[in-house]
Amino acid sequence: MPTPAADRLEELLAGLNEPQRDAVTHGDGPLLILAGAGSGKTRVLTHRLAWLVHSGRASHQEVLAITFTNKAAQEMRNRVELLLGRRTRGMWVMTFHAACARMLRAEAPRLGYTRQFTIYDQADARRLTKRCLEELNVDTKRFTPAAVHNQISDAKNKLRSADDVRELVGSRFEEIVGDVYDAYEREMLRMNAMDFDDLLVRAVNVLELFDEVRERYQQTFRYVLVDEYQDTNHAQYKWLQLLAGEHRNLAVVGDDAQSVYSFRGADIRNILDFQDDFPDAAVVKLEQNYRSTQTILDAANAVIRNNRGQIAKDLWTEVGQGDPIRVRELDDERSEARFVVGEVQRLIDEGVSRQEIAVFYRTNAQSRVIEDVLVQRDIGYQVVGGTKFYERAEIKDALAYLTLLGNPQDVVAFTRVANTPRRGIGQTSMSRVTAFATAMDMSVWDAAANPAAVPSLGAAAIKAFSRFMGTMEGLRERAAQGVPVGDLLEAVLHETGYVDALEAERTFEAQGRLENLTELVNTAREFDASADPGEDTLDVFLQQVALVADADTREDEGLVTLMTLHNAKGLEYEIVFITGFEDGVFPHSRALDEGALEEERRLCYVGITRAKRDLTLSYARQRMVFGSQQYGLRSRFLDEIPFELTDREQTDVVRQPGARVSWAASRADAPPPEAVDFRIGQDVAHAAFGEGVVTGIEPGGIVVIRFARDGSERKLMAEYAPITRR
DNA sequence: CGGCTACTATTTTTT
DNA sequence: ATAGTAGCCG
Repeated sequence: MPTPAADRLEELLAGLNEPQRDAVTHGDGPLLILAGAGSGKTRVLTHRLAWLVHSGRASHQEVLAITFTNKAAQEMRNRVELLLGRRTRGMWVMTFHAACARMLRAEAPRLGYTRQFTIYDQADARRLTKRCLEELNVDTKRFTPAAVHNQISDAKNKLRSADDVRELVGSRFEEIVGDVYDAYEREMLRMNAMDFDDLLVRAVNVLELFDEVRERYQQTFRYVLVDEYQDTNHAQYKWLQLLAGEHRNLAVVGDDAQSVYSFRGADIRNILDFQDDFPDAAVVKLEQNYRSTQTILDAANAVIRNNRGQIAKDLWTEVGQGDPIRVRELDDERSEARFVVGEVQRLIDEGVSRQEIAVFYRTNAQSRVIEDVLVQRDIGYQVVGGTKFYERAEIKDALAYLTLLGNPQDVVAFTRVANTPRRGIGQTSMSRVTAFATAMDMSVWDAAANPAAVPSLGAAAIKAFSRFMGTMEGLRERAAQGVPVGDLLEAVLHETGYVDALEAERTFEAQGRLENLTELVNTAREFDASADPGEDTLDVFLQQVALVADADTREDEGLVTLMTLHNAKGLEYEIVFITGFEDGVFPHSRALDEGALEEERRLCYVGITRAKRDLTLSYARQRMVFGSQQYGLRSRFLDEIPFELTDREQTDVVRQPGARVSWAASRADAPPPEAVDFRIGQDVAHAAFGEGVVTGIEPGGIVVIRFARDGSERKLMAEYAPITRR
């Protein structure tokens, strides 16, 4: 007679394939789950969580499940609750950053922070970097805050301190980075602020420095599960080692072939070397794909095979062969957009639902022309990504006001709001006050509250600061009394004149901003309703909101979805279009310069494997880039897809009857200057350099040709160079 | 101080 | 093309 518990365990395993089962029921010790695209990885993760609890190995508070996105965390939580049949409050299912922030809310005082520390997003961090650069009298044009901050961020992700950076200085730039890093760190501590990277670094610090803290968390989390392990950076890796290194109950899930975030510090070696870190690790490979047709999988497998140093995986499916992959060449990005949207329209007419269709592209800028055509044809669509809710200026302003009320040391928040809306506080006065605060080692708030004491501040500025701080003092009092966040926010927006200023604008845009603010007030009220009474609600709200990129995106049903390939990771659609398959666009020219071709190829793999049954790849011979016409070559990735998997009729050009006349004639204006026989856009072959395309013609019989082999652009004498037309 | 013009730098970005 | 910013002028 099976016990009810045994029944439930059996139920959990029902419908799982062999390797999935192995992963779910793995007992103690390290576990590496190599989950190919569409192999049911979320299923394995959630079932394993439930299995750990059901089998009595751990209570639900003793499991730590880590994801990269809030969305993934939320989905995992929901699915685990379904499996367990109850709420999972107290279960740590969250992002790296949220888990670290939560840890630090308790432990930050050990590092000299208060529990109310502010979390800076990238824009805030950049602004502070700029201030530090200016303080050090560095030319911010030659050394941009963005570039310097990227370096700092990079160092932090590798757990390298400012001193570490300074020890290895090889250029003026690196010297500046070291100096700014050092100043930046001091400023952050002084302002009681942490950026996204700090959350990870400081969490590692606290675990390394304090044995009792580390031991406590090690005992608390008896099992650690990590999703998307291929995207972890060194700090995250270290954090996991510290938490799980002792009991070694670390299960990681990932796919090295889908590592596409190295530019953000992700280190693919983490997953490749897992077995070196844990020689006794159990390894499970999930290769059966439940998403796509065999044709699509074959294409993906073929493309990724061109990368070196991958963990061998071969996706297969029981779904069947399916249709060939469609490959289309178009004249330019406009025809490409018209083609894609035309196909979308056709599919919709055939009864396909809009939400089953997605269009991917390499860069955000490519979406515009597609959107134009969708609007023209009145097809409902949504763009995923782009400007996030919490990155909008009005939202950041409102949150900066709240931040300043909770953390009067926060100079970044202060400078953001002091003159927003305009109240006659200019750059000069602002700097005088912040410099004075720094010099006197007092908070900006206190410095601004007594402007008369600030040297060389003009009478008008003194008055402006006094008025502003009068308002703020009143608000601060209410904040200190623990007024609900929603009410406080409402008061902030009205009493500071923010709403008035927007209303006075009387523009369509301002109207939208007001609506966004209303949305934010609603979010705050929802938070108030569910908050634990007695907690510092304002601080908790701000820290929580800082780690969420987007307001709950109610994914509108019935819309065609547009997004970058990066955003597509983890998603799936019946029908997928990937546009811009041109060398320079995809793979991106900058990636080519930096030798990051393999990562681009993984991105291609990600894109292809999103499609369930229908995949169309398109490229344009000519494209407007940064306002000027570029002539690209078909992406090398296209040629890595076996010919027989596609519907291409000829090796290179697919001609659609009537789709285009002659190349030169299709250019309405300004035909390229004639020289010998060559025309811009023409396919040519060179005896030594191989195949290429004419990208320019210069006086004196010189043709400019971009060659496929190495992507180089060369100027050649048309008359003498060994060039033939193709 | 604030508004205007001119110039420039443009990948991807879960947090 | 375009957005964001630096610098100049009222």
